[in-house]
Amino acid sequence: MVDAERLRTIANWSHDLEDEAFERARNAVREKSYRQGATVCEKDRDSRDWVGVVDGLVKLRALSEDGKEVTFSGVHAGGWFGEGSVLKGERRRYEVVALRDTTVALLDRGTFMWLFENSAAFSRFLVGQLNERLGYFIGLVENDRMLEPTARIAKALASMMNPVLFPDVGDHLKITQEELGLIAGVSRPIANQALKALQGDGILKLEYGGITVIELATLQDFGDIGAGETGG
DNA sequence: ACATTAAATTCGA
DNA sequence: TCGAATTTAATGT
Repeated sequence: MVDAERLRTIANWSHDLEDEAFERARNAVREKSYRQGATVCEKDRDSRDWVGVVDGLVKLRALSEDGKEVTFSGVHAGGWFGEGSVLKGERRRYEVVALRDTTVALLDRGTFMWLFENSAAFSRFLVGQLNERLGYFIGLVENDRMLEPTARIAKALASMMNPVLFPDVGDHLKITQEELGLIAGVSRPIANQALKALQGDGILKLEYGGITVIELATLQDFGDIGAGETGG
């Protein structure tokens, strides 16, 4: 359990909760820290928790049956994930790995379902979250076909700048080129080249240990154009 | 893989 | 507590 101020800090969705819902959430949430490289959630196990990243960075990766692995998302501070598995009560279909030392918040399935069924505010939040998630996965299908590193980097970056999934994200992201490479599935030197190209187009600005996005819309379009041209 | 540069840390005053 | 020196981490090629 955490105190009220802490819950507001780590869980953006708690802001409009009714009093009872807020109290239940406050009592149920616990925090846990992981070292860089540690597995936060194993595939096929414990999807009884909904997970929020308080601090740090994790990547979600799916392992298909033929052993091929696909990283499909990077989640940084402010992002919550796993609502799909929790709602359906099924096993997690992906594993979660910390890319740097990370603290997560966990909300157990029982409390999650109670909030879903009894709190209008929470349900509203969830609908928005699931809608964004759906849009993201539709984009992911296109992303699969575009192998150009620049487009992959653009897509990975754009997904991490989503203001619905990451409420407090501004135009700046604290992430190294190596971490971004791990999420996009390219080597660090390739990530570096792709980022330089995007910077050259004036879409973003590179900094030491971080990136400032100048044209988010253009960044998102980058993926769409790449997918459209390769199709057919 | 290597050279360069930025940041974090240590150390001495 | 300040700043220079050293070490570590990130970037660029």
